[in-house]
Amino acid sequence: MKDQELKGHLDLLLLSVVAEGPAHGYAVISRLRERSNGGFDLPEGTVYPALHRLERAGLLDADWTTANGRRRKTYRLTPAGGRALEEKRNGWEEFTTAVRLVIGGAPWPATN
Amino acid sequence: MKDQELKGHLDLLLLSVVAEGPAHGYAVISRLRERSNGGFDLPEGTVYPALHRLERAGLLDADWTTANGRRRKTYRLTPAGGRALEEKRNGWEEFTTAVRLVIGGAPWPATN
DNA sequence: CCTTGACGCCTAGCTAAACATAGTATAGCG
DNA sequence: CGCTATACTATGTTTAGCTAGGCGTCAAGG
Repeated sequence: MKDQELKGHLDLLLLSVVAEGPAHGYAVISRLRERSNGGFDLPEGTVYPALHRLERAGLLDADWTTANGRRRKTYRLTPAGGRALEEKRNGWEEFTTAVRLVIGGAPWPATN
Repeated sequence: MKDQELKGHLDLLLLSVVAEGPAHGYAVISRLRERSNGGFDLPEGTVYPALHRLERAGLLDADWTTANGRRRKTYRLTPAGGRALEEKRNGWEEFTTAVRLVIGGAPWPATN
């Protein structure tokens, strides 16, 4: 997926992944990689700050647990997070629809 | 489309619109608005610098004309621009596929 | 006549957000 | 003991869209 630009869509991905079930940051990264068949292999420096942002925004909440001597911060979707997820999915649909309208209206290079 | 994040996808839209036929900046904005049914109503400060960037990158080239006493800079797709468009369309498909895999895997709020 | 609004172009600077980098720490394997 | 995987954090840097302003033409309305 090269230097894929997912700006503005990362929150949707993170909320979706956490909606699957509570997860800590590292697990979020793994799930994202698995679900997307390797398409999204996001660096920690991208995911952790984003999770903090979502937590501060009240869309996620978290608690600390310890497993195998390793402390983990497990995130859970809040009700507000659920609503936000729904909105972001709608926004995603609108966005992709609009893009398809634009790129679909142009002749395809192969068709020229 | 609110504060829609189209970061990283703007070039695809612009190249698509210019691929429809040569257009000057203002017309690009109008076309984008029309094709997307108002979904994309981009400010000039977004579009003009982006067109300059694409021109510098050799994906578009332009010439000045005058119509009704108004000067316009008309952009045209270069061969490299055509290839770039094709690549970006493929990139878009991969990207949306990956996103769908991720968000499709999560339970929908309405389904919970 | 003169303001308003559509047309048509431009750029300096702000900002948000993804990313790079580096540091901390445990567990387990060779 | 070094290395990798796990797991989190803080502090940059960069990119790219947007804000906000400026310049100029032309037609229509008050």
